[in-house]
Amino acid sequence: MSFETTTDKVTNRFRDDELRGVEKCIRRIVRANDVQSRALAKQIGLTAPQLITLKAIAALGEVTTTVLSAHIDLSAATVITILDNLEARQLVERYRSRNDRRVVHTRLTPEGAALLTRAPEPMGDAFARRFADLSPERRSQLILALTAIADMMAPGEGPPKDTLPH
Amino acid sequence: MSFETTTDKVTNRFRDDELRGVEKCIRRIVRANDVQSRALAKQIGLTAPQLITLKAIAALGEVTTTVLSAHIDLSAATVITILDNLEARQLVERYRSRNDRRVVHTRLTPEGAALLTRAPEPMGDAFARRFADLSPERRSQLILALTAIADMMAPGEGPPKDTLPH
DNA sequence: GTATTTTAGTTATAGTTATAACTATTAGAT
DNA sequence: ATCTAATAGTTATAACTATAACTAAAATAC
Repeated sequence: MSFETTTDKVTNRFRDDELRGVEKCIRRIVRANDVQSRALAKQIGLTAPQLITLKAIAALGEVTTTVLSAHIDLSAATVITILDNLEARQLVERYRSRNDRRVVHTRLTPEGAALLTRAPEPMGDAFARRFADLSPERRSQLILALTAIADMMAPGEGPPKDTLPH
Repeated sequence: MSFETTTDKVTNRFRDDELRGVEKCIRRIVRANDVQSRALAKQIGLTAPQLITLKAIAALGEVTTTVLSAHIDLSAATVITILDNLEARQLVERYRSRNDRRVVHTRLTPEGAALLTRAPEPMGDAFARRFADLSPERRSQLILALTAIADMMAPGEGPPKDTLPH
């Protein structure tokens, strides 16, 4: 039934092992992410996604839910859950646009801005330190590799697109 | 108050941008992972962690919960939730060890084994194809990079340890 | 040999997340 | 002008996950 040569089989097995290796790394990364987020929540009362959202709002200014969602790579529904939470703690404010009453803008409150000044890194200060200690070449190498993996896992949502209006 | 030179500031800003880039990749990866897992659940009725667990049991034979937990990088509590689910569907069986009645072994049922023969890749067949299409050099480059990131994010649980009994 | 500590597993709990279904509003077509 | 389609946001739902507290069993100390 199979017309594979021995070499094919060996090659396939290698590739399979490699795929298992990738899977394992991804699961370690996902879990580390989760654990770090919980540690962050204990430390400052915000989980990683919450902190990332707050930082994104600080960076983007008065921002709509959809734009925010695209920027931080969370579904709109998730962003709303997070914003509900942040608003309840008065770290952000929301209001409907007067031009288009479907859209909702979010902005930082003074409390939110103040919290950001004393917030640690979302991925953890330890990770940030380790990463900063790498050589510039190594850092960009890792970022390129991560980006390539992310692009392969979530195609289409990847880079800024090379087929934009020209 | 600050004794940073202009060059320091520029360097720090670069590093900060890089860190944001890493964060963004990680979030894209985590989300793609989640989305893929849900797609898998629709396709074969098992989420990615469930399928990975099943595959690990197939690979390891009769395996204890703790060993399984370490192998697939999920907390023991999570593994138990998954095993409860798989056992309820009769894909695996569990039984207590006779030697040590604390430990519980898990093994595949024929149904579980049968399901595995027609199961797709946990990370998605599309990803597996894209990855397999890369050059061998590129593949190992990416794996090395992912491993490095995982090690930085979850230190101590990393590689097999170079300080084992010699 | 009994008491303490360690180990394996389990349960309870609380939080994050995405999908799907829904509402409200605006833009577009005829 | 009205009817349809698209867009922004929201809500309901269901699943996964880790931590913490707990039980049971075995190993170790004295």
